This record gives sequence, structure tokens and C-alpha cells, in this order.
Amino acid sequence: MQAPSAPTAEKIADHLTEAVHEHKVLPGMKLSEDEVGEIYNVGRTVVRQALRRLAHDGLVTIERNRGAFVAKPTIKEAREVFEARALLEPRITSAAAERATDADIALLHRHIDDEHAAVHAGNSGMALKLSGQFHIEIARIADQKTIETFIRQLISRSSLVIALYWRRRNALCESGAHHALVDALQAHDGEAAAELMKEHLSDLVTQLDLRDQPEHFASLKDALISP
Amino acid sequence: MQAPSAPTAEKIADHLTEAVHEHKVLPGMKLSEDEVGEIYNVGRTVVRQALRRLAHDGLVTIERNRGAFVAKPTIKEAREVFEARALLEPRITSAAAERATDADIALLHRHIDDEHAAVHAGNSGMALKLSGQFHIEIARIADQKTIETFIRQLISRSSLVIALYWRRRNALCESGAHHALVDALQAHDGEAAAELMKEHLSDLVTQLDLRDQPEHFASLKDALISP
DNA sequence: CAGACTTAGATTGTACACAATCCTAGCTCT
DNA sequence: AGAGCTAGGATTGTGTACAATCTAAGTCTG
Repeated sequence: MQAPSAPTAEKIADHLTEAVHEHKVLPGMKLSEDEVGEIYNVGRTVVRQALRRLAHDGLVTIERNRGAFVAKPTIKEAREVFEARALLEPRITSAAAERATDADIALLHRHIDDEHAAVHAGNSGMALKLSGQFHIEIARIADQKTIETFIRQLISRSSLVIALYWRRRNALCESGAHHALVDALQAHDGEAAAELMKEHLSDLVTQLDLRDQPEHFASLKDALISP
Repeated sequence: MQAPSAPTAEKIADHLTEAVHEHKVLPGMKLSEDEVGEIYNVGRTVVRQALRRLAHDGLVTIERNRGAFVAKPTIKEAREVFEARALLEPRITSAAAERATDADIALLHRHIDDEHAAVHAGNSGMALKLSGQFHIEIARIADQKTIETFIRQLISRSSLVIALYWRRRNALCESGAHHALVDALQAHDGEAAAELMKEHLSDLVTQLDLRDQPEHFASLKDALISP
């Protein structure tokens, strides 16, 4: 099912990123260079480039002489990711509302439909990916490449955070929020759109379990001595 | 003067980043792999890693089979960089004001002194670097690694933007703004600090010449035919 | 003499081989 | 039997060789 031709490093990185978005690969999973290279029919040199790019995006942690692993964001990092999103996304959404064309709106509607279809088909991975892409589309509409890049990274990491800290495995984010957002964008109501995005993100965070760790003590001694 | 030992790819990337901050290397300059490798006493493999990292930070553009060049941000990108900074930095400064310790304040004061000394010594490159680092320090104090990373990238690119679009070559940013900022941080006055940062960034932008290009026409024909 | 074509040099892209490091399993010793 | 140690295998880090591609100089022709 995999093309026998040799894709570029960028393509591989993008494909792996999608896989993370779909929760096909999960935090902590090892990404062996040989293994990945075999999958994509490419040498280690190219795999290496892809993995380092993912590491720079925060999706992968490279431990020297040990290899690349899908990142496992800590609670603190998880909070930071959503704080950053809360800073960037409402404002970018507001900008998107002012620039959105009819074609953009149509695309977003199709996105929501696909998302709905995926949920209906029980394909939660695909639904999650589409849900993330929805946010990226908004950044694209705002026509701010720099911030769009940041948001891409944040959404990738959000996928990891959701994989680790989502409260109820089966329950998915209701796409109602997305629908209301598109309406605000269509009405070119920047203020309303920004507010909706802010609430949407806030809702997402409350669905996460970011209480201070279940105390994975470093050592047994620490666990028993602590009050 | 360069150590004969072999530094790591990360070290090289950091060193080159500093060089950009100091305007030692300027936009458009070519970074040959062999040349860089010779300078740091390291093979092309390692240089390659460093260059790709810089490319990912937006400091370098890699053209296939042509090589790596220090990036030349367009006017649009320049605007985006400062819009992103305007979004992130005031809020992060506010957070920093609430967390700043005496040691942090002392460090910032030292920073300003160094900056002043550099200006006085006519070392404008060093002054510029320190001025950028000042902003990074604030992000560090806020203890938000994720956003700090973004701000690092933005400040790096700001150095390129300044190299390309600064109005008056010899005039430097007065460090008075930085001084007032430290005062607000010391007083733990988040709101004032945020406002000062916002104005400071706004001042910076007005010092740039971001008018729609001097029309670098692609071809002579286009230049003469246009109305 | 101008312009297009050809060819040589230089630079980057990729694969591969060897070195360094880490993990595991088996062994020894108490 | 269990803890510590050693040797083997496996995986990653880096330099180097070769292939692909671009640049530029030189040549030829109208």
C-alpha cells in the first residue's frame, strides 16, 4: 500500500505528523531509523532529516545514541500549549473573519461535514485530525504565515496532549463549536468569532485532566517518605 | 581563535544565530557547507543539521542543489513578524512581571548596562544582539518555554528585518524603553509592563521602512511597461 | 559582436561504511 | 538465588565517496 518510490524528507515528516494527529502513533512510541526507512523506501539519511524536523516541532524527542521517540508532553507543557493557543487563535480568528471569502467558508463547511462523517463512522482518529486541521485552515485564511506555523506546531502538540490527558476516551469534541465559528466567520464578525474561539479552547482544556500529576515518584523512597 | 575541537550541530546553529543577531552575517549571504565545516572543524554532515535547523527557524533558506543562504524576509513577512510579536510579547511581559525575582531584575539591569556600554563603544552589532536578548530574557522569566521558543524565532527574524529595512543606519533603539520596562517588572505591575512592551514594539515598527516595495521589478520590460 | 550552446568545475543530495554508544543476556562469584 | 560484571548484538553518530545538479566560462556560428 506504500508507494515504492522515494518520498522526500519533508513528505515523510508531514505523513508522520498526520499519523500523530490521527492518533495512529502514540506518545512514547519508538521511531527506529531503519524501520521508518524501510516503510518509506528511503535511506537513513533522509529519515534522519525528517525525525530532526519533527523534533524541532516538539513532536519527537531525540535521545542521543538511543533514538527518536514520539514526545510525551508533561502537564506543564500541556498547559503551556493551550495558553499559547489562547493567545494566538482568538486574534487570528478575528483576522480570518475579516478576510474570509465564500470559497473559504465553503471549504470550512466541507471540513465540518467530513468531521461529522468521520465521527458517525466511528473513525475517531480521522475526526481528531480533521478537527485539528479546521483550526489550521482558519490560520491560513487569516493569511499570516508566521503565526500559522506556530499554530501548526501547537495543534500537533495538542494531539499528543489529548492522547495523554483526555478524560473520557470515547467522547469527542462536539463539532457544534466549529459550526458556530463558521457562522461568525461568514458574517465577518471578528469580535464574535474571537470570543467563540476563546470559549472553544477553554472548553477543550476543561476536558483535559491536567491536575498535578498522579505523583509518579522518581523513587520508591521518595514515595514513602513524603508526608 | 576558533576552538580546534568539534562542537555539536546545536552549538553551531546557536553560534550562527548569534552572528545574525549581531549583524555579522547579513541577509542573502551564502553559507557554504564546506566553508562552515572548515570554520568549525566539523564534517558536512553536522553542518547540514545546523543549517536545516536554522532553515526551520526561518533564518536561512535552503534552495535545492544551490545551497543555504541567510534569509531575506519580504515586507509582508516583516510585518507578520512584528504582528506576531505584538500578540505574544505584551502578554508574556505581563506574566513576567508577576514572577520576576530580585535576581531576574538584577540580570536585566546588567543587560541594560552592557547594552549601554556596547552603544558607547560604538559596537552596534553587540548592542543589537543584547537588545534582542533582553526580550528573550523576559520570556524566560515568564517561565513559558513554548512561547519563549516562538519569541526566540521572532527575534532572530527581527534581526534580519532590521538589517534590511531599518531607516537610519546609525541610530539605534534608545534603551530608555527597556529601562522603563524593568521598572514596571520590578514593581510587579503586569498591566503597565504589558503596555510599555506594546508601545516599545510599536515604536520599533515605525522605525522600519515597510512601505510597499521600491518596486524591484522582475524584469526591465515590466518596469518600463508599467504605467 | 552578440547570443546560444557546450563543457568543465564546483556544490549539494544521498547512500554506505565504520566508529561510538547503549541495551540485553548470560555468566560468575559470593 | 541474587547481585554485579562482561561480552555480544543492535542502534545511532559521523565522515566520506559517488551521483545529480547547478553555475560559469569558453567556443562556435550567424
